[in-house]
Amino acid sequence: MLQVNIIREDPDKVIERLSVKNFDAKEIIGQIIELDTGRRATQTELDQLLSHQNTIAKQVGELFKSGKQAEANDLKNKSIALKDEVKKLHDLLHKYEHDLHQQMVLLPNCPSEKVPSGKSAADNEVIYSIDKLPELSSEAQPHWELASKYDIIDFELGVKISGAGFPVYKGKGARLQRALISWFLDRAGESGYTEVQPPILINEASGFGTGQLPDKEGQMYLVGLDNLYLIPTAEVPITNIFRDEIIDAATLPLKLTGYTPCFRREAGSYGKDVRGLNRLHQFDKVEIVQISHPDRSYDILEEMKDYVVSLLKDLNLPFRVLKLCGGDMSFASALTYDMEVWSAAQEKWLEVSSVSNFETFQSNRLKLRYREHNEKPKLAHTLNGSALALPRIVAAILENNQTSSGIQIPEVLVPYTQFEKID
RNA sequence: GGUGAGGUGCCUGAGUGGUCGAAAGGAGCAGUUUGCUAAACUGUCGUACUGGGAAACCGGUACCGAGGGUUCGAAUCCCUCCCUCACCGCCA
Repeated sequence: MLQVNIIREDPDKVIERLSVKNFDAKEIIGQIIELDTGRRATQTELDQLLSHQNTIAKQVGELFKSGKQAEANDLKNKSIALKDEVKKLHDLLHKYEHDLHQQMVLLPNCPSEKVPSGKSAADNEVIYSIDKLPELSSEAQPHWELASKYDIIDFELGVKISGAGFPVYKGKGARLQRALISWFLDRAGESGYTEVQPPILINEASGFGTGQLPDKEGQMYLVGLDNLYLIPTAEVPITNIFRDEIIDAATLPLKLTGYTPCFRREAGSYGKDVRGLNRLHQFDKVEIVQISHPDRSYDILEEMKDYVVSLLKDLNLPFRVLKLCGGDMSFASALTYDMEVWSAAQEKWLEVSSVSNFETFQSNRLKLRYREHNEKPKLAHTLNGSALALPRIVAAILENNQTSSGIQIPEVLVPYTQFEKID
């Protein structure tokens, strides 16, 4: 959520920024300013009235104490006469606040100045890509065929147990999952991230804090009986650790990592894009999160991007890095890098990581602040990224590392898998 | 699921309907002092909205889980909801 005072100070700037996300904010900003003006006027008026009432109440008390009943009663009646007006203003103020909030929640985050303009994924800026795409032999197979050939992932079995999009990993497939998770966590730990294991069911307040609610409840599974949501990403529980906190600036940045399964309803998706591991309802992911001082957040974003890149390099996978254009960015992000690996058999890029700076968009919802010396608390910046999402990494490993004698496991993973080849 | 207790500031923890934004202690910050580590003493120390001011700052209002109500006046009384804890039952 944007801060109202920023809109108040320079509405045209906000409109201009949001246009980069192809969001026409002109009308809604107009309404917001109107509501904000009304809210403040009402508050001032109400405060004066309450102040008056408070004064009377004090006087009444003193008059009673000194036994001046008649005068006390006169004053009492005066206060009673103000009650209706107070109630009216009180209700009006609430209405302003409520309406203002309704509008504020609809506004996406302003993209940073560095964001290229553009309408769709086609306009994203490729800031790095491998020199040449690997070429596979003509017998090369897509990962879903390899998965069944070596009996390491069973999609049909998952359908039986749960439904489409819930694969069962078996044998060396399961072992590879566990190896990747362990290796990702170990690497994050070496880079200064503290490992956490958060809940994977979250309440409404947490969903609101990171921006999933109220807008995107359709993308999350709801455990209705208890009104809890299954997390779509570890970003939600991990960032919410700091909801309603005031953090000592000296301890920033805070760096956390965690592995969780992630659940996405992905309603309406179908076709070859969801074939195999491309898109699942349940998948594993290791997430990295940082809480940063505003002055440092863009340096940190670069650092996080470079960290993810280093993982992909170590895995020896063909990848590229995109800076997302305004039209392809998420609601809450101010700047996002996407990392994509090349799916050799499908001949397309698969997103395996998205690293974003949310600036104060989430922290304003979370009331996540930091304090410098003895100054007033200010909103911190939040950042997160996948490091990494497993299924598409597995798909890329299977496809790119296939040989006539089996799937070659990347060297860095061998200590974790305890085998070098899937055959 | 049953029963009971409780939700107060960064933390612990007092609080009789008016003088409580809230005792006390701790932490934090600033200072004084002892030759260092440390201790002692003094002071300071909530958040949000809002009016004024260039600013330091000054004023108003709200907030003692959330929302209503009673009252001239509510942390304190009443109602509803949410949450936490303890014990029992069940269970990994």
